Formats: sequence, C-alpha cells, structure tokens
Amino acid sequence: MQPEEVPELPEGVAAHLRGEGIEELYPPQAAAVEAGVTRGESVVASVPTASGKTLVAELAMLSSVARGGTALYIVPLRALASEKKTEFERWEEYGFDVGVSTGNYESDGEWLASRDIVVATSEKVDSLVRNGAAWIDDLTCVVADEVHLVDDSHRGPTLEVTLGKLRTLNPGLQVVALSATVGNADVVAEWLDAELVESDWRPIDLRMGVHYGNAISFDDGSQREVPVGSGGRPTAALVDDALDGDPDEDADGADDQGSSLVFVNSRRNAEASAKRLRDVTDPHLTDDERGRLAELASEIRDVSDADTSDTLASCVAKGAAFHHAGLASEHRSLVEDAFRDRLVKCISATPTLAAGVNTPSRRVIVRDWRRYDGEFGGMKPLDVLEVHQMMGRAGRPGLDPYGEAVLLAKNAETRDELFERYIWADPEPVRSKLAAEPALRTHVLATVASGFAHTRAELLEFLDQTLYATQTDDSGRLEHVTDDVLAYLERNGFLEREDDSLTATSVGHTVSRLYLDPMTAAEIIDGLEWAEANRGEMVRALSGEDAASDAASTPSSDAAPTPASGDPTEAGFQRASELASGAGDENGTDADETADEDETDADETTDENLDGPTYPTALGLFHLVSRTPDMYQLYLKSGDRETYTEICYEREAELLGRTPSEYEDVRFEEWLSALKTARLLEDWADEVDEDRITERYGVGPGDIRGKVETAEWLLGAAERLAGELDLSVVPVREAKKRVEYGVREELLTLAGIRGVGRKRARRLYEAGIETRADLRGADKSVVLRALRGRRKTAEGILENVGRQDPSMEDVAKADSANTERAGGPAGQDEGPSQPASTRAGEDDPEEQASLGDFG
DNA sequence: AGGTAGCTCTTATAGACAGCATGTC
DNA sequence: CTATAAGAGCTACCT
Repeated sequence: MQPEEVPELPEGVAAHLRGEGIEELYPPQAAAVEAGVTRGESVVASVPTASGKTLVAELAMLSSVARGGTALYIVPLRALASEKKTEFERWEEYGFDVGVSTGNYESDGEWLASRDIVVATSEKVDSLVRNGAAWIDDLTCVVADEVHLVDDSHRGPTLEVTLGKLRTLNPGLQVVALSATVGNADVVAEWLDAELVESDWRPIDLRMGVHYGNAISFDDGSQREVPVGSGGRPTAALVDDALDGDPDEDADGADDQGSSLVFVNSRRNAEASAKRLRDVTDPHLTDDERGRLAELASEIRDVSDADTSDTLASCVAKGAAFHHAGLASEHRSLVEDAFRDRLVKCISATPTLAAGVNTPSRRVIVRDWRRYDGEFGGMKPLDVLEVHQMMGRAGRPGLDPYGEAVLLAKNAETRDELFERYIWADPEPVRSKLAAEPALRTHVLATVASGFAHTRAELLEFLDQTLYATQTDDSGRLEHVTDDVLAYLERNGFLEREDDSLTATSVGHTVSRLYLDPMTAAEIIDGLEWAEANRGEMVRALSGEDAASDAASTPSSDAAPTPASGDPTEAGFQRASELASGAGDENGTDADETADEDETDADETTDENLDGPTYPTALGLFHLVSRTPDMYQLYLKSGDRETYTEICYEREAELLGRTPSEYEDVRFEEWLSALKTARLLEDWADEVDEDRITERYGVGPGDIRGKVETAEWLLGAAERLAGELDLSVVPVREAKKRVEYGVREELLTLAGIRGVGRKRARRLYEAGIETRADLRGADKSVVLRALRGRRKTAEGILENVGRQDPSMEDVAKADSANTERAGGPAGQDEGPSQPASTRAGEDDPEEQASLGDFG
C-alpha cells in the first residue's frame, strides 16, 4: 500500500510521507489502515518494537483531526512525551498543533484545549480527567502507546482505568492501542472493542542467539565464531567483535562498525561492566572521536560533582558508558544522544534503557537474564516480554543490515534453556492488576469523586468494563476488594455512604485532585493532626527540656490510621496563633510576590518564631512524607539499622507520630528507612553538597533529584490539606520551599530569585546580602565578587530582583574592593554595611538552623 | 619478608508517575 | 527458603 492509497488522509500528508522516503507502508501499517485506523475504527496493533507503530498512530490522529476532532497520545514515560512531541511537530506545517502535558512540563503555556494533538503520560491524563479538563470531552481519537504496560502492577491500573473513563466520556471514541507482541493481544482488542492487527514483521531483520563457549548460535541455525580469548569475558569479546564489523557484509570502511548495548541486572554491574568495556572500545576510536569524547566527558563532569559523574566521564572518554536511574537526567540524555550519534560505542545499562527513548544498537547483549527480587526471594528470571523488549533494540535503521540480540550462557544446558525460555518462547499474556488493593484505593476514590459513579452498583458497573473484568469470570474478587476499599475510604473520611449512594467528602475531592494515594493522604493528615495535638509537649521537648522520651510516647495515637476528619474542638485553641498568621499569609504572599513583599515575609516568620521554635520541624515533615506509599523508600544497608535507630531516638520529638516499638512492631523497619530518606532531604535542605549526599546514602545524583521532586510534590499536597483542615500551614510551606531550593531557611527569599540557586544564594548571603532589598541596594562590586566575577550573571540577577540600574559595566574588577563606585539610589537607604535584615533582629535564622542540629 | 593465587565470607540487589506555578549553576 | 557477582579478608604457598 502506498501513502496515496490511505483513505481519509488530510491534504499534503501523503506527499510528505513520500518526501520522507516512504514509498510503501510496512505490512503491519497497511493492515492497520485496512482495519480502518484512518476511518476512525479502533485498532489494537500488537507488533514488534521499531516496526512503525508510531506511523499508525499518526495516520489515525491526523485523519481524525482532519475530520474536525482532537487526538490524545498517551505515553508511559515523561521522556517519551517530549520525544513524541518533537516527532509530531513535523505536522505543524500542515496546520496541526501539538502540545505536551506532563507533571513537570506543560507546552508553551498556551492552553491545551487549543491543540489538535496532545501528548501526555497516563497519570497526567488521569489527573486531567479528575480535575475536569473540559477539552477531554471533545476527544475523538486516543492512542495508548505501550499498552501492554497495563500489566504493570503499579502503573498499569491507571492506564486501564483512564482508558475506561475516556471511553465513557466520549462515546464513539476511537482507541488505537499500540502494544509489543504479547501472548493475548486478542483479549486486549476485545476489551477495547477494537480490530486486532498482529504481526511479527520487522523492517530490519533481527537475529537472536545465545553465546556459549566460542560462538554464537543463532535462531536461524547459523553460527558466528566469537572466541572469548584469555580474559574469559564473553561480553568484552562480543562488544569487540561487533566493533570489528562483519566480514560477511562486504565491509565498506568504518561504517561497518557496530555498537553494542549490554543489559545487566544492577546499577553496580552496569558501572563495573562499563569500566571494563572502556578498554575494549578505546582501541577502536579515531583521533577525531577521541577529541569529541573528551569534550563530552567534561560536559558530563559539569552536570554534577558526584562521584558518578567522574566515573561516567572516564568511561565516556574511552567510548563506553553506563546508564541507570541513578544518573542525573542530563547524564542520561548526553549518553543516549552520543550513542545515537555513534560516538559512544557501547552502553552497559539496567532495564531503564529498554523501556525508554529510542536507542537502537547493532548488537544487543542480554548478559543478565535474572534479577534479584525481594518478594520472589531470590534471582527471578526476567519476563519473556522484557527480554524481547531489550532484544528489540537491536538493529539501527539505515545503518545496520540486521540487528543481533545475544544472550549469554555459561554452559550447554543454559544455552538450551535460554533458547527455550526466551528465543522460541511467546511472550506472556498481559494480565490486569486492577484488583490489587492499592490500585483500587486510588481509583475508586477518583471514580466516585469525579462523578463516574454515584452508587456502589454504578461503581461496579464502571469497573466491569475494565480489562480486569474481561479477563476474569470471577467478578466476586473485584467486588470483594472494592468493598474493602470502600470501607477504608469511608473510615478515613474520604467517602460517605448513605443508603446506596456514594459521595466524596470535601477532603476526598481534594485528595483525588491532588493525585494522592488515599493512604498517603491519611498518613499526612494523621501526622499533621498529631502535631497539632502534641505541639506544646513537643516544643518543650525540643527547646531542651529533657522531656523527649516521655513526650514521644503520648497516648494520642492509638491504633493505626485515625479518621482523617479529626475532631476540631481540642486542637482548636492550640493553633489559634497559626490561624492569624496563616490567614494573613494566604492573602498576601501568593497573590503578588513582588519585590516589595519581602518585609511581609520577614514579619510573618517573626510571628511564627515568637512562641518558640517552628513546629513541626522540617525533619518531622520530611519524615512524614517519606513514610507514605507515594515515596519510594531507600534501602537500609548493613549498619544503617543501628545508625538510624540512634538518630530516631535522638530526634524522636521531631517525628510526627508515635514511633513504633523497636522490638514488637514490624513497622519499625519502615519507620527507619523513612527516616533515612528524611535525613537525605534534610541534608539537601541544609545545603550539604551533592557528592557528600550521594556518598552518605549510597545513591546517585538522579536519586537525589527524584527524592526531592517527590518530597516537593507531597509537601505541596500536605500544604493544601493542612489549609483545608485548618492545620498549621506555614511550617509545611517552609519545609517545601527548603527542599525545592535546597537551602536553609535564611536563604529562602534569595533562592526564590530567578538565576539564584542554592550555591549563589549562599555566596550572596556570606557577602552580607541577606534579602532582596539588600540585593537591590547592595554595592555592585560586592555582588560581583560574591558571584565570582560573572558580570552577565550578576546583571541578570539584579534585573530579576527588580533593581533600577542592573548594569555592571562601570564596576571595577572583582578583586579591587571598591565601595565608592556602585550603590544605586536604593543603596543609599540601607548601605551594604547595614543589611536590611539586621533590622529584624528577632527574625533569627540561626533559630531554625540550631533546631536542625538539635541532638 | 613480601607477594599473590585462590579460597571463603560478606554484602548488595531495576524502575519513576503525580499538584501548582514558573524558571538551575 | 530459593541466586549471583564483586569485593574484602584471609590462608597457603611461592619467590
């Protein structure tokens, strides 16, 4: 089938495709067209990676939009959202607008409603539905990419439920589901009332094999000799062999060089493997490549000062790299891009790479096909689907004659087993994970809160159209779990049941819209209420009276989760002072946080501090959000148990809630790992260097970012909940800002200025510039010196802070401390020798700092 | 004494979405 | 309860 033969395609699209070199659609694409994707028919395409699924989606979306509709493309990863957006943007010249919406990025700022095609993660779509985004009701076409992920126990149910909601909202909605080849694509198609297109066809041939001894045996019966050599390292031999090129395919010079992707089962293995493989890739580099790699290496070093950066840079300099979730996202994209540009010859990666952005490789080596799994209690073999996803990365279109995917075997039995298990085997069927309690907890609340069900019967009816329901004959289980979940939600004050009707409470609505797991919300509410109730005692304990141990075991927290809608009477008077400052604050700060508001900020803090230390403390709040199910826990390593048990007792008065008994309560372990996470966040908010943190907690720079991001989100949610429940808001907001900027309290106003982060803020502060007003009035040479003589930076910052005369032109070089020259009009009022904040002597930043050091 | 091959013992184990309102060094 | 690899620490043996 040729592009021109595709029905209902908008003007110019066929010609454009031809311009891209597409003369003929791939067979699976043609099959999808025949099934009616461009005529608005729902289609499930279960085809291998890189067989042109995206074009199928594009054809569907473009034709649907051409008929006057709107299309939504759902991706599983934020990184994929931007990748797809860029891809779709080539249709903008034909009048199709593209927008992205993910948690951390919203396109343009132009409202999504005006877009023809929107790309979003499934969670974001779910959230949009919960918040009642109007344009969602006008969708005509939805594409679900990687739909086999409904099998994922954590995130699968979201996709499943979201698709259900979209179909309910838009009767006649076209659903295009793109899936890897799975065992039961027909069931998925049945669920979505879609035509099934199934195919094994690939544009580039994929040869799968197992390496054992001195050769690879391929699935087509052929063999390729790859002697392991003296090192005894088959991976090294295979990488080297790929770089040597293929003698069969008449070599036309360097172009024959093939890159390799090595999949291993742990971060440490990825790094260790890359360190070894750099000695393999190094000899294959040209001088030119070496130069460019050296540049790349220094770029990588600049990303973060953590150890990981150095290690990665040293590997990259020699043409190898590693890739895992501990890397900063800049690291990842630098490595991915360089690999795509064929500069980096080999990546050793954890499974991140198999699911992520497109990084095809000549050869894929699946070194570890088993991975540690705590629940399984040992090394669990990877799913066939997962291994196929990895192997599917083999073969770079236009560069390689074919792709090779190789598994490693140590002995003949393993070789045979691997053939059996992965090469000849069909992938597992996709199975819905919706009936798991954590998933239902969230989605039942959301379903009721956003009006998809008003009674238990309606709820069950809604759930009946999910994949889970199509897959099971036993509706009893779902019903049973649903009832448990309903009871839980009611008990915690998120739902109300009256006769047959279900209504979300006001808090319930908030929780649903904040996209919190109800259990997270319950934990947060519980902790904040506990803090209100025990404030007096805890503050006393914190101010040094030796009451810490007594106070911590107060009765107030009886059993597990207390009802969310607590009794307002008793906590009422204790938070009277909060209400006053909190209310004034709501009106003031948020609305116009311009430069003039600084003093308001300062006064507020003063009020807070008048009656003792801020409570709850940052650590307490960090611990609170760290123990929710929405925060991914850090592992307790050996020795950590002792360390954190000690810290736990030292700082018990700061923790919001009763510490579980060390000896009797299984939750103690979790309490400690939450404390470890909390301490990481506290270090970050105390301006501890990144490399110290990575070292101290055994994490990568990417993990720090991840933890901080999650904490920011959860503290933001906690702030909203506190506001709604009339609990004290200010400490929560402060803790949130401190993680957000990674600074101590005294730097908060400075770090909020655009262009000023934790490091610059600290330098300015040390130079005596403590507030925005200081900055506006400060001697320019002082500012310049604090910013290490960066004129451009300094000018930008002064401009952002609203200074009249930001120009640095006439300021002398940083080292000549000249106090005469600078100092604008504002500077005369409050000279640098008399920083503004010293006026507010009681606004003592040390107070908070010493609290942090308490114990 | 100093060095090292080879053994046992210990240790650690993948990934990443979301609110809201705007912009790191 | 289930595994495996790497690294640490040790021993036995060699030079």
